[in-house]
Amino acid sequence: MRWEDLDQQPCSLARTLAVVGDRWTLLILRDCFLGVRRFDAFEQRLGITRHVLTDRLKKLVSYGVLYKSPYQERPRREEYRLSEIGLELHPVILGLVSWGDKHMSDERGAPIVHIHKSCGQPMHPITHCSECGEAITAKDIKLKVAKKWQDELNEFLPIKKPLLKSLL
Amino acid sequence: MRWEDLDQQPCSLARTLAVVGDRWTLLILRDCFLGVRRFDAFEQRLGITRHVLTDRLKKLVSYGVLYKSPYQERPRREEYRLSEIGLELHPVILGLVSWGDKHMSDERGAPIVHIHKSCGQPMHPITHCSECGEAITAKDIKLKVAKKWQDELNEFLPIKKPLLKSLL
DNA sequence: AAATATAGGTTCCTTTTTAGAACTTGTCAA
DNA sequence: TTGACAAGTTCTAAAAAGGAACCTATATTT
Repeated sequence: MRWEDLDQQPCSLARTLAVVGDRWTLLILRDCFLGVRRFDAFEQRLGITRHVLTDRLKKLVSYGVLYKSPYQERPRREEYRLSEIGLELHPVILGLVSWGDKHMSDERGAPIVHIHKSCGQPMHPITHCSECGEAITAKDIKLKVAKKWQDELNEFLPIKKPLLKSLL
Repeated sequence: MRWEDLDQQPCSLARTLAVVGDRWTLLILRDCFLGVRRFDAFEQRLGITRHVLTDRLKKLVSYGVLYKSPYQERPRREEYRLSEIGLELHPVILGLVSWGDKHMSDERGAPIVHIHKSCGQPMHPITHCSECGEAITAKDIKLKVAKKWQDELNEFLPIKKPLLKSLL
């Protein structure tokens, strides 16, 4: 499978990875959520090569995750900002950070604390069901192939019966 | 910044990316959550080269995300299964899938539907605050640098005052 | 007994990506 | 006139990934 084919796969995860599926892209997005907006700021903070930074920013803009906003004319300068679509990646970033806080940090714990403005507490994210509001884990979910996708999925990514049952 | 340095960065996101920060690793984990366990099954479903698959499985085992479990002696064969730590990546996978369902799919919608076993409904994940239980978005969170990390963060990844305020 | 199949790799060589440094462009300030 | 700044582009070298063939231990088929 090639990079270019990823966003055509019959799988939403693969298609999302076509946009954010490399480490630089996710680190760029982390910085976006920290308020970083300018080419040279990304470059200095990340230690990324200009070549790759240009490429990733272009890709993020082309998928509508970031948009360019002029902050100066003559010479024209533009900064990169999170769109609404980009802001919706926040749960993903938060999930990755939270996992790292728990499983990858040393005795000092989380480097950055997330404060929930409305309750004022340091929080970590909990995933809930959109329908009943209950908190969920992997074991509370079963999967079903959507009818409209059945043929395509069976051809390219067949999924056996037991599905998530086999995790338990 | 090198791959090898990532898991030493003063940032939980960077450290998590040291484990899952490339597209193949996340696709392997997707298949794990679908119940795939064996080397050749991963290979066939993903179209990944054996070389890379070997490398990624080794890395996931070394970080404790997967563990090897013998399913046959003579010849000894082992399968790869999600550990408790690996299962805790479910919110991340679910977040990526949900974003793709919403922003990357065609008119047919989501290829795979997630059913919440206890309420029986097709669901998508909502991120809630662990402390007060309210649903949150990017704009409901502000960030604070943990005291113990202040010096290290200021040296390597200085964070300006406005933080998330600037997203709004 | 010999040939073939299977699972899970490893080796070798080629192509693609990334790193690292230097160069470019338009404008302003000293 | 020279230098600085932001946001790139271009060049070469190094690292990673792709692709195909080979390896090992055992079981099955001919």
